[in-house]
Amino acid sequence: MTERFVQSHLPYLLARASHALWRGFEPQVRAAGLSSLEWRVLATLFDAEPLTVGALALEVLAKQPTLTKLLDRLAAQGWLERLPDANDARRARVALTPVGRDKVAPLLRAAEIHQRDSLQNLGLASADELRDTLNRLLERADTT
Amino acid sequence: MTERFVQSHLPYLLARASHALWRGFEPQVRAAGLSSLEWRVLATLFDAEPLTVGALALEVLAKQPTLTKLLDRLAAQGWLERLPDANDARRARVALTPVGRDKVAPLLRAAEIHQRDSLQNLGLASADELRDTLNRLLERADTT
DNA sequence: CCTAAATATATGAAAATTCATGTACCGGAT
DNA sequence: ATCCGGTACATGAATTTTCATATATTTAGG
Repeated sequence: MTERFVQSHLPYLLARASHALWRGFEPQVRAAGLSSLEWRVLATLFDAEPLTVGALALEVLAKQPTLTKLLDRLAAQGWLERLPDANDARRARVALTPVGRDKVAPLLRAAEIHQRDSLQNLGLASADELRDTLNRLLERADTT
Repeated sequence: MTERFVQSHLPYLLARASHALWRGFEPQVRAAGLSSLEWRVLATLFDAEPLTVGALALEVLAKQPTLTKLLDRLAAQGWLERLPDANDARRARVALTPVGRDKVAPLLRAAEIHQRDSLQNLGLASADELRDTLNRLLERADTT
């Protein structure tokens, strides 16, 4: 039996796996009125130093102009703000507001619970190992 | 040291890993004048029976109306066509044209080469193992 | 059969994304 | 100090995606 492209091509396979897990959690994010990118942005900012727009775009896998406009919308909701950078007036430092933190905090807890539940379908050993493999892959890819 | 959300949350981690690998291959796809979704559609059709629009949407992780319009564009380029389904007049069977096959074939070869190259950065054992884990994860997720 | 609910795809208006480019600022060389 | 190439973010127009819904067809029940 010949293996199909979609089963052997890693970027695709990873995207499908991501999507499969996401499907189960998405309803809770949508219920909170957030898109998947908005969720990634807020979740990323939750436990990070205030990030520049460019750095944030890289983290959340978005193009810079896409992110700029999304930040406008999230700022209009009062969930985040752009702070001036001390050393460089071109940069903006994006940070959650207290309201924004309150908005994401319950979702982060829900995400953790959902993940625990999902992973019972695999066996925890392979889940930890999977995370390790992926983090290793990312380190390599970032420096290449 | 507390682990950041983006490093522990699997759907996100998988998306980032997918993106990291994709980044290296994307230029070749763009050079061929294709978007990432167009590439997934053509690559999926290459070694599949003619698929219905709905089934294809699931495979390529797109919403159905998104795919309908994308298929219109790809069909206008002469790369694929909608064939009538023998048993159900509501369905369309989407298949590559010979021109479409010629269009993707070199990209599929390039993808394989790119993947081989990328994986040298990890060690082949963990790559096979990674694929297996992901395929297992997908089987589970699809039936849950 | 005939109707009603369900399914598959298409469509139109609204929203988000993207590309190309603009503006503001930084840093080094003269 | 000034110019100049490069960097960071914003913006406008064009494209793509999305949501809600329409259309066409099938299926199940009475």
